[in-house]
Amino acid sequence: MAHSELTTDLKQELKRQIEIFKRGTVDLLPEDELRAKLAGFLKGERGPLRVKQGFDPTSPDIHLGHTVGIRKLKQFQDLGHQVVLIVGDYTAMVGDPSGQSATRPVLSYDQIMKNSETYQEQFFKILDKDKTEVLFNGDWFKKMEFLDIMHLASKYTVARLLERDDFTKRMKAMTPISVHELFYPLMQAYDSVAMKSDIELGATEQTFNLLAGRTVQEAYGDEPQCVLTMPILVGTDGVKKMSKSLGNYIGVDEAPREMFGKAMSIPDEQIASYFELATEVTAERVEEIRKQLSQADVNPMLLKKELGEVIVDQYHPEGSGKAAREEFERVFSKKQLPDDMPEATAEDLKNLEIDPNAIYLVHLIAKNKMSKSNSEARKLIQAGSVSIDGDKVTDPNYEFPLDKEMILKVGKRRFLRLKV
RNA sequence: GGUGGGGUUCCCGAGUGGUCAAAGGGAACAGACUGUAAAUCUGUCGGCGACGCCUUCGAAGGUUCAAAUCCUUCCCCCACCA
Repeated sequence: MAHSELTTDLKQELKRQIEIFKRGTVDLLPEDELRAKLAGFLKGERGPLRVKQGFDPTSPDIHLGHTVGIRKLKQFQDLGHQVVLIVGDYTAMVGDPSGQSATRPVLSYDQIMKNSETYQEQFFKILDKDKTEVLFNGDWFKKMEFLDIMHLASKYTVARLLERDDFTKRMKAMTPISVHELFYPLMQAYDSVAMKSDIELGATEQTFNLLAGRTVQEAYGDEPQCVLTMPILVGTDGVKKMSKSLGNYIGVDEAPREMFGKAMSIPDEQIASYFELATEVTAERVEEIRKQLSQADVNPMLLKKELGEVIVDQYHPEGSGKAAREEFERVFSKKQLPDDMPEATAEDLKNLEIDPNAIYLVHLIAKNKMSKSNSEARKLIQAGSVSIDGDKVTDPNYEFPLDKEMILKVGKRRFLRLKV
């Protein structure tokens, strides 16, 4: 291959792109290889970079944790590179052991396919659909024969598989590791072979799997991919990685009100990190926010409200963020009523086997799903968290007729408008 | 295959015949406070129209006035040995 020199213009472009690639990431390895690939593209000696990221559709929704990588992919896309999403329909059935302290439950294929549909819809809230290649890794794994699998397995050693942290920890903790889990990194690595990856993105905990891709690509005679790792977004609990199963996530498909509320529930220390990883605000603005947060006279709440607004606006029509904020302030700060709430008419109550002339409050709450059980409803009443038209009710045996429109409030967030 | 250890309520984890709906921690929910669904403190935390009753401690049987605790069989996990 002839190695023509880059012109000054191209050198600048190379530098610019590498800078964008690296912004907000943890590691780019090996950087010189990526430079070489990118230089090849800029000189027209090869096509755009094939940028890979895989997602296992293990739950129906993607959340802000996923978007950290997707946002980075978008940047690649905007620079003219080819983004390739790998939907891990097969890998989902194995379950990624990364960061797991136990074997994941195995999902049914049907469930996985359903999930992958909603995944795709949600991806394209950020990525440009027309410029994105979507591949299912079942397409190649389905065709493999046992010997092919053995061939793949021979490219990697047990020692290397076991040396990864997750397995080491599980061995020490004496929690089981199934043989199929050892295959996970090999499968992910083989994806890179199958779709000819130039660079693969993943969270830092993915480093092992990403690097396995390099080894396996080389074993198959291909140029190894580069690896770009992203920081892990902490969940709304402020401690653990954001994940659906931990319930500490903000889903991209959630209603503005929920999104905003969840954003407000993150610990103050996570504000800057959320701005950096989960929003499009500039690096300069993130720096500014960091500074403001370190000042004693700045109320973190205001920045958090800004965060909530920005996040909501990213996934909903213009102005939704502002509306969600106003709603939040009305309901929580001023303790007023939300602008809309679920309703129940006398007819609805009858359908729930509640007599509108003698409503037993405990049943009203439980049957309208405002509590998990009658017992819980009873306890909430006794705890003083239930009110009707603003008047606290503490008698667990309270009964009343539906003679006018009234508003039931349970806790801070659950409302029900009762209509005659 | 052998030997030893283990499976407890959403999670982690105490409990070895009655005083156990089961310590403690976490999560969750609520209350107070607050400029926040942050933080902090407090309470609740199987179900039931409820000072009582019903269902839970891997599964199924059994012993006993009484079992998470004892016995039998089975299922699953871990370690070491092979």
